[in-house]
Amino acid sequence: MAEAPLLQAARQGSTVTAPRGNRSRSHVERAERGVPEATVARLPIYLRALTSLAEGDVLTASSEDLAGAAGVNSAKLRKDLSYLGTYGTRGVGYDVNYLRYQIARQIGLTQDWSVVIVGIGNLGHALANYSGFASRGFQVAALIDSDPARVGERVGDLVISSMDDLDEILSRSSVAIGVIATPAGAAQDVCDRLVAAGVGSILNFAPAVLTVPDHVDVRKVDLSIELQILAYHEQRKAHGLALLRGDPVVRAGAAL
Amino acid sequence: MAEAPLLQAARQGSTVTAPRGNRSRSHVERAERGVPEATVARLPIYLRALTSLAEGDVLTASSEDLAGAAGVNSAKLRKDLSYLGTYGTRGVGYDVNYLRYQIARQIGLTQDWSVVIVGIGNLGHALANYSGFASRGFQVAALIDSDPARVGERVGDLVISSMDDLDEILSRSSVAIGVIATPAGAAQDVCDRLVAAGVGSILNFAPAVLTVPDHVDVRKVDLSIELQILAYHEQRKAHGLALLRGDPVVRAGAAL
DNA sequence: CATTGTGAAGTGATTCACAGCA
DNA sequence: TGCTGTGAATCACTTCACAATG
Repeated sequence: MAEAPLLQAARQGSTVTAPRGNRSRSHVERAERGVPEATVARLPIYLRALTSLAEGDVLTASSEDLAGAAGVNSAKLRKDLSYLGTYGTRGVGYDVNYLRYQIARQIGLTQDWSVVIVGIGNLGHALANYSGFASRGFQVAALIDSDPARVGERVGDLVISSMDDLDEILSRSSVAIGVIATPAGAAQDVCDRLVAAGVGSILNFAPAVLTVPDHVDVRKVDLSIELQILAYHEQRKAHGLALLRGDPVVRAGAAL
Repeated sequence: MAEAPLLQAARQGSTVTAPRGNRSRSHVERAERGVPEATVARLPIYLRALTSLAEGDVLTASSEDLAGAAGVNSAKLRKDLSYLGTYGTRGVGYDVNYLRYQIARQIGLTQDWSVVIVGIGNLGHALANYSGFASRGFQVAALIDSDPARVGERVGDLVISSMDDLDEILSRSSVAIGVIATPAGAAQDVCDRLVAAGVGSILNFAPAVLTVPDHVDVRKVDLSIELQILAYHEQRKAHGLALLRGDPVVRAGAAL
């Protein structure tokens, strides 16, 4: 998708200010202990905003510009960036390509990550075909499904493997991230197998609570939860209106 | 599937303590202003935990039990529930079905919600076929795609409609929630149209920042961001190990 | 002199720890 | 007695506001 070259462009430093050598040590130290979790979760958004600015040939952006593109306020953006180091120039702003590279490096996108997807149903298929994977350095190393009828089926460039091959696959290429797209009932078992095979990070699409050892990270994506959160707020909006109108329907639920 | 009946089971109160009449007013009032957002986001998890307990014919659960099933600690669970009202019994715990109904009511799941999905690519297909939609009272009212070649195609019980039919569809059945599963470039435009047609809540799967009026809620689900967050932590784990081993690779990135 | 980087203040969420109650 | 409900303490995140500075 005509993505501006990430590493190359930034690696050779670009036109505007790069930080002076004597600062770089302290950057690393600051970054090494404790970027707040909330900040980490926003770095990919900043990265995307920077990428889209770079594609529009913007060379420099103020915190205000960047914050606008990322949908946050500028104070938050500056504070977030300050945890990574001092990459801006007072009175000027941030060099887009330079900052882009710095953030990509911090996130770990200057290396490739192998991903295994387990559970190739509707969602698994969609994930396997998702182009956003590859474009950010996430390679799908294998697709796995427990249904023997599905094993051997081609999806894109890959062939679906059996659950039994999991260990072999994971030992061949070192896979750090597992994606679980199975039904809820299978999720914990799949998770345990992934962890046993050395996977350290799991992205869980199954509507299930996963239990993992401390050293394993889990993030979940749960459509049904998101809809329910929206429903909650939507209901409140309706309540408010109903109250203003004196609409008796408001009490219907509470009557019980 | 085989989901325990949500409304019926709980509506007729169940064996254990229901709150006395004089309390119910204050519950409603407490709930009406200000359940913390973090709590709202966990209610669906508690609901799921309660549902699975109910399916196992568990009638009563302590905050400890429930918290375990939901993957949180018990103090947090109790505090969360306290924002909804006093639904427990000291020395005993919570009546599973009763609490389940109360949470479902608060979330707004005692009514049905119509959902429109826009963008029927890989992901849109998967969403359209997702059974978790219907099982929680979310009905897919329409599927919409801008590609004329796709309009008319059947997906499950539904036929894909054109973008032009959006207003008509939304005026026919009142749709409160729109799901955007288009490419990033189309997302803001689709979002604007949904908002103009009166949709008050949007679930955005496109990797784009959406701008909406204040009265509209947006939640986003972004696979690529989740992977990047995992990569960040994974990288740090590797760093830590490398540092312990004195492995020079750690500096490779920072050298620039 | 526009804009960053950041202490300090403010806000919100989590955890503690125990009084209150069935 | 056992477990809830909740103030008070703590921790995490956000926002303010301005001194530092290229």
